[in-house]
Amino acid sequence: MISNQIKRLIVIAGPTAVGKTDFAIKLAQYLETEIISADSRQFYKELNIGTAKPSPKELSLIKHHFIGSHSIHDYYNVAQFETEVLNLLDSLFKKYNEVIMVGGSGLYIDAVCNGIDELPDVDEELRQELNEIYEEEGITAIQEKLKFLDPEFYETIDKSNPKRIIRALEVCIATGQKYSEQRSNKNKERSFEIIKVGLNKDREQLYERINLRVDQMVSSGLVEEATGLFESRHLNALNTVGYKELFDHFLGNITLEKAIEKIKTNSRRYAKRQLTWFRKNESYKWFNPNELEEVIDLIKRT
RNA sequence: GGUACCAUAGCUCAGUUGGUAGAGCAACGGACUGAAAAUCCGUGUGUCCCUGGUUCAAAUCCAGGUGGUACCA
Repeated sequence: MISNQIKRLIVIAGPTAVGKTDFAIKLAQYLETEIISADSRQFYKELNIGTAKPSPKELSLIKHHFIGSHSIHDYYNVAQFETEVLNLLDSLFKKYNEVIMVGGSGLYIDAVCNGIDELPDVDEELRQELNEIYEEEGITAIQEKLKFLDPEFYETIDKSNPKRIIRALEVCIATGQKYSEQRSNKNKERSFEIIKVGLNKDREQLYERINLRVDQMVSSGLVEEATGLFESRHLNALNTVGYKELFDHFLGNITLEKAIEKIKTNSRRYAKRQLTWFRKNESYKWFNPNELEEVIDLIKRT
């Protein structure tokens, strides 16, 4: 009976600190289902306070996936996430008609919803080589390389963004083909339907919540957590708001007070970037986090 | 109560011999397919405290008021 029904993925997205975790748990309780986290920092088992992971109590209420599922020492990327989530959904949809995916990492959500092109993973050595060229010879050096290897892509790319340029170069060099020719610009077919819910609040209220939450993180021991991770600060997983500012303080560059202030500022900016990402996607229906009933209505009607 | 100094963007402040204003931070808008809490691009948002005066023209000079700070009583 259950297996004949249409399967649906309910995506809950929105800026940091808007109240996604709590909302998703309530919705999961109503739908009697499980939650997949789409948060590129909550994957890491070593990061807890600074990533605002659901609490042990919250985790005991509803089964969560991709919370603390990986280590900061392991390489991880969006494509792996897409594969792992699709596999997981296969099994979850055998038990449930609806599954919830909640998170703030737009790229990761899109990879699950629309798919991502099959391109080679990063070759660490090649990336390092290109980074060295960038650091030693400047952005012009890598711009010129890309202009030569993939002029079409070079024309459309953000030319002052070194990470974009280096990624495109990696693909061109690793495959011997142009990056632009390997991108399909097509969404992959999914065997399930997707309902996208965006959560947002008044900007002023959101910022108050962000500021308050940072203070709470500090009282819960964020500084101590960061101290324990100081030796790992070079890892990509720790290029993260809440940690990098404290590392800067440990290095003696800024006061603790200043570091905390910067965590707040950087969190606000992160929230803004998240909103930019989600807003341009017209398939999101927007709600205030206190509108659980309205979202349930939407799910029933759709 | 008296004297001095100050009042310009959300904040801290610049502003020349009078020609309706600009820096840092904050903020705002955007881009983004294997680093994405990353990375990158763009944008001054103003009753120059108020009222009156001088002047072709006032943030700027003058008078008064209001608010603040310091010192003296």
